[in-house]
Amino acid sequence: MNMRSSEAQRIEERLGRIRQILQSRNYKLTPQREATVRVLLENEEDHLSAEDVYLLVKEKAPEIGLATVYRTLELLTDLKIVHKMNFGDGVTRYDIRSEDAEHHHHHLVCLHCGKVDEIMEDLLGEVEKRVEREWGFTILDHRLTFHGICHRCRDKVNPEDYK
Amino acid sequence: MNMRSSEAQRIEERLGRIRQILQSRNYKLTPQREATVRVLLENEEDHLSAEDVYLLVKEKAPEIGLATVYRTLELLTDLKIVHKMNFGDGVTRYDIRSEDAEHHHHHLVCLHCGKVDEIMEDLLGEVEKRVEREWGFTILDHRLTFHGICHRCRDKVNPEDYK
DNA sequence: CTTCTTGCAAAAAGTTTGCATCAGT
DNA sequence: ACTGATGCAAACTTTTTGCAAGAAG
Repeated sequence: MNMRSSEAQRIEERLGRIRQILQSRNYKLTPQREATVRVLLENEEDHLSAEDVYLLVKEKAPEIGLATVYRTLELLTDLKIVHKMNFGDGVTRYDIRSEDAEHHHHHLVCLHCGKVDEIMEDLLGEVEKRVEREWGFTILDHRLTFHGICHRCRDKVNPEDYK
Repeated sequence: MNMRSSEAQRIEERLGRIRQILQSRNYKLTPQREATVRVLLENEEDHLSAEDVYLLVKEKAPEIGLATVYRTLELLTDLKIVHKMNFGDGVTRYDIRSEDAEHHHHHLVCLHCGKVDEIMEDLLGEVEKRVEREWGFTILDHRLTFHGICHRCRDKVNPEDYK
């Protein structure tokens, strides 16, 4: 994998900060946990299932068990380091959170190729204000996913077939 | 349950139209399927899991099997009569679709009491236009869920505890 | 030592499938 | 009789848990 050094460096920095979060809560960044976090950082763009993470971690640390991956992902979720999400296939997917707490993101799920793209911009500012005001609901988080046909598949398929 | 006759009548009407959809595709509205659809119509406001549906159907038709409920829900999903959705707990939930195809709805999941409220208004018109234009994505469906504290629980809890 | 963490295997939870049987043409 | 639909049980998938053993202060 061709990774620019600035990219590798960025990963080390984030790993360091994550180590600190764990330590400040009296958790250790064990080799298994470190390998898991590295996989998540190296695949920030993707939305990996627990099984995906397990297989990738196994390449670096073959002795790890699936249960440990689950336990680690749960721990990281509790610490708000990763996001747990569902796209409607029966699998839970995990995503390392951006460090910028306000940096919401949304998903574009292509029904043809299955790829999931992200929108890193927050599109919901106005909508949230309305919901808080008109429904009396205090918003702590949101999930916005569009299902449709991505720009890559646009010319290949007829959207009607996916309705 | 105190149900106004207009409500009961509305259910019969919708059931009739659903029967027609099934028949036009050569499926039968068997007693089991009818009981399942009735449960969904009578609980339109809720978001029932397969198990929930099963237990409710059992009250009317005790001989039904869980597998039949799953098969019926899958059939209804294929026919776009129900919506299949996930809120992040490990359970798939089902929701009968409004007959008005344009009638989108969104969800408000309360992290304190667990209740899921619906917003029947479409809040995403403008947002969708932007996504189609700026990301070249053809939108066929969307899922918008807010997680937070509902108006009923607002005074009972501190939202910070759920961050 | 004491506490946290791990791997393994077993269990649990949710869903799907195979198959013999049943119901409605 | 033929076809589709059902009930039951078994299989399968994903996730969680119990527990004895291991690592780290």
